[in-house]
Amino acid sequence: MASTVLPLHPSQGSTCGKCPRNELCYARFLSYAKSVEQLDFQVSNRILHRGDHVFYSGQAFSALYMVRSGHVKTVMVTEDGEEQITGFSCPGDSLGADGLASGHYAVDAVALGTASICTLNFEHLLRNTARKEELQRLMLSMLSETILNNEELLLTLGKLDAQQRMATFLLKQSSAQQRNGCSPVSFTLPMSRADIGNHLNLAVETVSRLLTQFRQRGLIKFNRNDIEWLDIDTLTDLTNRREYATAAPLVTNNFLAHG
Amino acid sequence: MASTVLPLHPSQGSTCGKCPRNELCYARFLSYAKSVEQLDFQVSNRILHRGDHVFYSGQAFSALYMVRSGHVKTVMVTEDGEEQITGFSCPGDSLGADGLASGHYAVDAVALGTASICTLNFEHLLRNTARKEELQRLMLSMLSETILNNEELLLTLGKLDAQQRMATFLLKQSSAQQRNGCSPVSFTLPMSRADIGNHLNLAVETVSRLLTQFRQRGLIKFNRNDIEWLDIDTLTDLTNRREYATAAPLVTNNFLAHG
DNA sequence: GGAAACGGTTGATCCAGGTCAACCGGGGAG
DNA sequence: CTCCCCGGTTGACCTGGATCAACCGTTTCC
Repeated sequence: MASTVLPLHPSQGSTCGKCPRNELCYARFLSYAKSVEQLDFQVSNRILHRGDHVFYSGQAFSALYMVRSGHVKTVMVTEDGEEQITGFSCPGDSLGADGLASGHYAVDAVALGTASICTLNFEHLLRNTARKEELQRLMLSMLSETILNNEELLLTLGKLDAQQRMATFLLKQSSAQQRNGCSPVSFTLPMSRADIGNHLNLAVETVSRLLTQFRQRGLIKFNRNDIEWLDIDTLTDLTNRREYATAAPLVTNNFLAHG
Repeated sequence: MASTVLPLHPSQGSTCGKCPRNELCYARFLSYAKSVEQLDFQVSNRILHRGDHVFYSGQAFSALYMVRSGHVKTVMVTEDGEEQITGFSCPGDSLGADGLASGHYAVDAVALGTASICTLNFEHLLRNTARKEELQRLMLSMLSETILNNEELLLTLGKLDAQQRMATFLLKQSSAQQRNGCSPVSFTLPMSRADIGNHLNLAVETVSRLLTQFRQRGLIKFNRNDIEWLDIDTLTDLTNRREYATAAPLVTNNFLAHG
């Protein structure tokens, strides 16, 4: 569990103003502030590697976290040790809000690979006097986004079948990449098939079959976890519940018949 | 859509100090404030009836809401009109936080029966100067609770089978009743079988069968939606993943054989 | 009062996706 | 270099719960 604290200048605020990723981190919140500088507050940063924990389930709440680079999964665990991945976080996403009310984090947050994580000490945030209202709105907005994400996931898991979930997932990864300034049709999936399956409530085998199916249909190209191309339009069609099965050549069944 | 605004005394804060349910509303947040009076702020109240909306999906965000009495369901809708109930709210629960980040509510909030709903104007909340920090913590805590609830629901839906979900749901309703000062073993389910099924990702028929099964096993007594008795201990056992099928007489299959 | 609509229950059947099993290829350790 | 392990893929089979269908009691509305 490697941890590095970047040099800070407490009296001058944090290093956020100079962070090369600050637009990613704050882009969605800038409507609440005139400039990034107004949001400066004490922040420390550390580098994690694959499997390292940002925080543990049950650990005392002390800070909110932002992903500066890399990817993180949040995992909730049942009494008997069964794991459920409640979300994947990418640069600009916040972590840890679920621990605020109870005083203890409710999930494990685990790095999927090398990741840079910013720690926002919660008491510092609350006591920050400059631009207090902007900060307040920022925090509320961060939590609100988390709520929205979870509700959308509930909708996805509740109303979509395996194929639709997989298409939805790929598109979500794609737009996350795009938001971070990368290509939306060429990127690397940071998580394993098992993680995807766990997150989408599907067996690993189903995930694998669907990816293969999508490839055979020409909707994606990939090698291992490297997505090389992705037919966003058709995948978007797939995420909508069918019924109009005539309109698009979905060929739900026996699509392999004349492969 | 009946709506009543209770008399307010803006200059003196709201009516919360005199609200007979304020303990329910704030009990979980009192660690953040010395007394309920410190949390007073402008609040209006209205009475809704079965099917009335607290707010609509897509409607511009302007306020957070608290359930003073009655019950509310939050429903997210897919593009093609499919509905997913993301949660049920009872007295003391907050509503509307998912609209804060985007500026538009993401779900429909619909009264399950007659309900009294308090409206907390968001800009008023932010501009409230007395006890600003307590209010800030209160709001963050409210949002954090919502996040936690959704994550627990994701775990329930992702890792538990139909029977376990149903047991979990009944216990959750039971403890919600208890929290509101009512009997945890004798209460009325405010929602239909269809709503329960939608919420738990189960067919109505499955919900009905499981309730009947529980009754036949002597775990609950009910008539229509009136729960008259509920074996909390055994139901709690049921919520845990089995495997130790020998320890408890779960009799998962053919339990009807010698009924 | 009758009928129609609605919520709930129960039985019979079906299927999407889980489970089990075999296999494959790459990468790390010795 | 070889071996082993792990993540991924593919095939065959199985099952939990959905779907379809019939029916019943209540409520609501002519």
